[in-house]
Parts: sequence; C-alpha cells; structure tokens
Amino acid sequence: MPELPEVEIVKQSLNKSITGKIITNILIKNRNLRFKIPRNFEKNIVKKKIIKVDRFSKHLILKFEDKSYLMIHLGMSGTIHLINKSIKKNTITNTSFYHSPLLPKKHNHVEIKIDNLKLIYNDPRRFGYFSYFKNDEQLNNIFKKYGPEPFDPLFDKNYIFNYFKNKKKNIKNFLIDQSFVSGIGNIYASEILFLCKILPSREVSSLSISDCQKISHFSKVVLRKAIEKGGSSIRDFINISGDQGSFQKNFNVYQRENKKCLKYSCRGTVLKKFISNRSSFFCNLCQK
DNA sequence: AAGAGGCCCTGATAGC
DNA sequence: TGCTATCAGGGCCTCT
Repeated sequence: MPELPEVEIVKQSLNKSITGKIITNILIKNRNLRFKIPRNFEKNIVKKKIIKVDRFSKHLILKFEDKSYLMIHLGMSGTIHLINKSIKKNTITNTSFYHSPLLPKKHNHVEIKIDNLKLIYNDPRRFGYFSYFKNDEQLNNIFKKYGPEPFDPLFDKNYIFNYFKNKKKNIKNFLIDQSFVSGIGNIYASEILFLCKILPSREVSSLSISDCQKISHFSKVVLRKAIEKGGSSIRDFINISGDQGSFQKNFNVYQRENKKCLKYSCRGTVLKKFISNRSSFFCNLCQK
C-alpha cells in the first residue's frame, strides 16, 4: 500500500498529534512481523518522550528526547490508528489508512499508549516491521543502501543518466528499486512513466539525457501531487481523519487496463503487462 | 556485480 | 455460511 506520499500523510498527522508526548506503555500482541520484534524491545520504548515524527522514503521515524529512534515500516498492508481514550467510543481521531472509521477487529499487532492516546499498528499481511535504534549512527547505517528520494536535489538527470550506464534492466524495475531512488512503489512508477512518455519495458541504457531529465522532473511532480491529494486510496484504504485520499482519481494508467488513454488527442489504449512479476500499466501509443 | 525469481502473509475477488 | 485460483501497493534473500 504505502509509498512515499502515503507515509508522508501519516507522518504529518502523527506529528500534530503525538509530538511532545510520552509513551506510557506498549503492548505487543504479535511479534511475528516481517522481522521478529525482540523480547527486550518494549523497555527501549517505554517512558520515552517523542520530540519529532520524521520520514525517510517509506519509513516512519519517531525521534525520542534521548536521541534514540523508533522506526516503523508499513510494508504492504500496515496501517496506523490513533484512538483518543478520553472519548468513550473507540473513535479514530486521526491517522488511519483504513476505510472503516472503526478500528479493525483483526491484526492489531502493536498497541502503544501515548498519554491519553493509543496508537495501534494493524497489518494483515505482516510485511511491515518495527526497529529500534540507539542513536543517529545506527539509524543512518540502515539508510546507507538507499538512493536519494525523488525530491532530493541529487536525483537529477546526471545522477540518473550515469546510474543507467551499462545497466540492462528496464526502467520500471529501476523506479521501484530503492537503492536507485527511494520512496517510489509500483503505483507511482507507472504514473511517472506515463507522464515521461516512456514505456516501462525500455532498457535504461537506451534512455537519453533528456529522458533522464523527464524522469527526475515527473517523479517529483507525481509524488508532490499525491501528497497534496492526501495519498492514494485503493481498495479499502483512507488517510488522516478518516477521509479518503483522492489521488487515485488522478491515475492516468494505474488500474485502467483496456481503457482509453487520457492524454489529450491520443487514441491509445492502456495496457497491463507483468514486468518482473509486478503489474505495469502504460499507453500503447504515446509511451515509447 | 547485476539481474531474475522465490518467498514471506492474509484477504478480496472472480470463476467454477 | 461452496471451493479454488489468482492477485495485491514491499522488499529481502538466494542463486546464477
């Protein structure tokens, strides 16, 4: 589910609601997430004061007063729910990616009490994970293998062009490769390539410097707009305050198989093709 | 070293 | 109140 824009929405929401508060308790109901949560995990978190909620790529990062960090990755199906305990019903006041305004009944694996709030981590597929880092060094170590975010000035045409030299994979594969650029997932990769007018199957060594400029530019455009629209809600997902994100209404190709290309004056059709076991959507005429 | 493919897991949906 | 197959937005690991 969550690519950079969706995680950014959660981050902004959490920042407003839990910054400055203290974790009073943590209850782990299921330790078997993507990586098993170690037994001594709770004692690292409890009684810590949250001074900031940050994000890198698709990772949520809670910074504590003692300069240690809690990192949460939502994987494919992770959602965060905030419940205000001072309200009688389990009303979700904030930060949910779930369609129902009520808390899901199943798969609430972690509960963190933060003053009068309860933060609940729900994740049916359990592809998400929690990590604790004692200091900056430990945290940064994790991110060494990640490429720049699309918004990073480093992610320019020269970086892209040089990176692609002597590479044989197709461009779609690289856009979702976090060591090349971090934060883009399967949905936005298709959308970005549509605006670039580049076929997802194009081998990157065949891309010109001007193609690379487009990739740099439209990656920013697509992600920025997705954040503005509150992220994308597909299937049963919604964003902060229980409202749906609306970027899915702006999809040009994603999940539009066999429909008409939306580019003005283009008479093409959107096709779906599996590239490395992941679905890709593209126009058969205006993308080359 | 780069690239292809398997796999972790549950739930929704389509087809029978 | 069927069953079975397929697919889903991520990313790590192994093998070649």
